[in-house]
Amino acid sequence: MLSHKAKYALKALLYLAQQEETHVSRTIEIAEAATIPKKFLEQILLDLKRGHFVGSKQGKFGGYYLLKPKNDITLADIHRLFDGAIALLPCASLNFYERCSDCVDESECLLRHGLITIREETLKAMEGITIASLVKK
Amino acid sequence: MLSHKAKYALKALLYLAQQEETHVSRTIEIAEAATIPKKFLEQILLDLKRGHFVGSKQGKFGGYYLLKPKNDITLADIHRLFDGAIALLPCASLNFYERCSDCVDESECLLRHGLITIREETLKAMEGITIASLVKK
DNA sequence: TTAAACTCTACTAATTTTATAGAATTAATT
DNA sequence: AATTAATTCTATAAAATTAGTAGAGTTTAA
Repeated sequence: MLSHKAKYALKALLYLAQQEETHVSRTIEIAEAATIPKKFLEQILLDLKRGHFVGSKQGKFGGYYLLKPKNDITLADIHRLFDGAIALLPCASLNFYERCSDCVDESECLLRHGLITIREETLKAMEGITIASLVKK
Repeated sequence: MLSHKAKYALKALLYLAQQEETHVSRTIEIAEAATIPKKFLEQILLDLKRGHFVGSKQGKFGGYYLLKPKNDITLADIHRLFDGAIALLPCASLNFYERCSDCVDESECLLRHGLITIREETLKAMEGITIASLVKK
C-alpha cells in the first residue's frame, strides 16, 4: 500500500497538473483543494522539489509548479521517492537492492526469482501510469 | 514490500512443499532449515493454519504439513493473509475496500482509476506465482 | 519595512512490526 | 500413570515507522 505521503504527493501533483502552465500554486491552496494537512504537505512538496518533480518560487506570491512534463512523472517515480522499492523484497529490487539478513545463499533462494518476475511486471504497469494519464482520466 | 512475516511464511511453505507428502515437519525443523526465529514462526504457522494453508498434528511427533495443493497457494494469498490488500490504496482494493479518509468524492478521484489498473495487473502477476511454481524454480 | 510565502530542524504521538516469554493443551511412548 | 515432545494461546516488550505538529529562519514583492 502507498503511504499517506505518497498519496498526498500524487494528489498534489495532480492538482498542479490541472493548473495553467504559468500559474504557481501556494501550499495552502493545494492543501485545501486536495484536503491534505498543510504542514505535512510542506514537507512533501520539499521532497518533490528535491526529486526535481516540482519547482518553487520563494517569497511573496511564491509557490510551486510542475518542473517535469506531466507524462514524465510516473507512479513508479513517486513510489520510489516516498515509499522506496517497488519489489516485494530488497533482494529483488533494482534501485534499492540489499541482501536479506536471513538469506544463506541468494543464488539458491527459491523466492527471489518469482519476486523478480513480479517486480518486472508491476514496474512496467506503474511506469505506464503518469500524471498525464491520470489527469486525462 | 513484504513484511518479514509474509516472507517467513513463504519460506516455511516452500520448505513444507519440498518434503515428502506423508512427512510432518516440526516447527524447530522448519525454523532451522529456513533461518526463521522459532517463536516467531510458531505464530506464523498458526496464522497459516487458520488460513487453511497448512494442517497440524498435535502432541509428540506432531508438526505441520501442507493442506492445499502446491499450485493452489499463490503469492497473492499469502500477501493478503499477512500484509493485507494488494492494491496501493484501500479504495482500489477488492478484498480490503475502504474509503480514503481524505476523499471528498470517490467518483471524482483521478487517482483511483489508475490504481485499480495497477491492482488488476499486479494481482494477475501475483496469482501466477504459486508455491509449486517457486519450487520448480 | 511589512506581508506572505517557502525552507529547515526538531520533536511527538500513535501505530505497526518483530519478536519473546511462559503457561496450557495434546498425544505418543514407556 | 508418568514422561516427553510437540502444538496452542495470551500477554508483553522493544524497535522502527508513520503521520503529523511546532516554530524559527529565509526569501521576495510591494
